Amino acid sequence: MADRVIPEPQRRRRRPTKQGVVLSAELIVDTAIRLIGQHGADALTVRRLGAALGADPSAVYRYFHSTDDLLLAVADELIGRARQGWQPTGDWRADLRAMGLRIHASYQAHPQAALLAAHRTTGRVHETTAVEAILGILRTAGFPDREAVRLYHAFVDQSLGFAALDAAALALPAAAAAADLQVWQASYARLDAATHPNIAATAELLTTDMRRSGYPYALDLLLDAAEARLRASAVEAAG
Amino acid sequence: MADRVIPEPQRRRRRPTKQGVVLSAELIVDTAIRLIGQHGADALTVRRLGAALGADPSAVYRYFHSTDDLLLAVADELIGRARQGWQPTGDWRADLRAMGLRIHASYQAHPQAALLAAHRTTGRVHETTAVEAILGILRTAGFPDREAVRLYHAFVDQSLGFAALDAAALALPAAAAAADLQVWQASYARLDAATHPNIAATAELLTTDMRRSGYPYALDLLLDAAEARLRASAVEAAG
DNA sequence: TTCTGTACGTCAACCCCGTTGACGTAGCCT
DNA sequence: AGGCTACGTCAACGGGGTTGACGTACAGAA
Repeated sequence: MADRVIPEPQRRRRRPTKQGVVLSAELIVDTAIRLIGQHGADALTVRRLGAALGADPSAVYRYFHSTDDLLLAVADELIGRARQGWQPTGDWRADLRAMGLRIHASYQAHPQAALLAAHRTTGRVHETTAVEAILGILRTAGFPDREAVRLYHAFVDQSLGFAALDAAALALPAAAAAADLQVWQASYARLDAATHPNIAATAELLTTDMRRSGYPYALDLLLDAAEARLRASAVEAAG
Repeated sequence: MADRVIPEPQRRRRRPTKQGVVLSAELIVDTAIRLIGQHGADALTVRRLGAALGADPSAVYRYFHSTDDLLLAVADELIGRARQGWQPTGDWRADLRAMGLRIHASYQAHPQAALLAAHRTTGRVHETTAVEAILGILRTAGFPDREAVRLYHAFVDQSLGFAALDAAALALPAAAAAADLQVWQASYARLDAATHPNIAATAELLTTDMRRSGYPYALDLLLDAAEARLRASAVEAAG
């Protein structure tokens, strides 16, 4: 079959559905995010999306090639929301840190969507803009291109990896989440000091620490290491 | 319906299938892992599993409550395989690095299962053993308890986060995976230098670097930062 | 203003999936 | 030898993504 999809900017005819809704790619993405947020990740099916939109399910295929295509659009939208209102300060470390925390926070706001979207490369507007910004921060800071690219890669994947992991915890059904917490308090806190001395010695610290996200600390470690490498390469260049 | 599943140790009757195969939970798990490994992530469906076993698909439900139940069994089996043969050297940094790479590698070998397993806290033998080992490495190295716990948390979540992220990429349907690669080569490589100068300047480095996992580099950064903090706290303690 | 081409919403159908109730046979225990 | 039942099989259900065909109502041309 020929391509059903017409690029958004070229659309001219806006024909309402039987139920009077005027569709658009934007409306479909927003509805998808809302659907996932309200009824969980499993709720995102083309048929349900159609029902939520007030349109025939197959109408979605006039705007997206497949559900995967739609997912990419959702992912890109989340990146875009993370960048809303962000301004660089010129301090590379502060800027990078702020951007990482923003990305993480944006995904935490939509855990179910994050689970599906965090690991995709979209190649769309919001993503490329973010990539350009991060690379700009690193190169302006003085990282050589090779190092800047490696750092960019580590920074982005670490942010998304933690985002997905933390999102998964948030997206768990209440019962399962309680069970997870229970594991730390019941199982780990009661391990025998003879067989598990290190866990026993740190049990209290562990149970409190595991309740929070490890991302901010991990991010600081990454920035620490990056700063050390930047200083080293500066010394080398000077000497 | 009453429970179809009878716990493995209580099984007595072993009735061969039409095709002469004698089923067992173990055989089903092994076949599932083989199926994933040989034919990709999509290959693991109950119907295909039945075909691969030489049995009716529904026979699987005599051994597992659901596909999720089966996948947990698969995940458990993988953890068991992954921990085989590891020995600490006494060099904390080398040990931590080796363990991280091992965890990552074992998940990459079975991406589909990794996706489901990476974010669950099981509290079972293999998991507690690993936690104990990592904490032991850090505390023996000289990290104070509070720092050791934070580092443990960051280390584990970084490993699992990258593992899940990289596994997700491998677990993608072939078409989606190809699309992801395409994005870097087609989309990013052709961005205008005027609007995206930093991407344009590093396009070649980017496309080659994004093909690999960012984990080893990110892990080294984390270890760098940890080592620096350890040295700082030693100096402080001495002075 | 009328005409015309076609964009796009709709419908129906296809094949895949996981899962389950019913059934009968073959294997174990007495 | 006989009976009980575990368990492999079958058929069916509901739901999924996707697509070919169709017609209508909209946009742009005259």
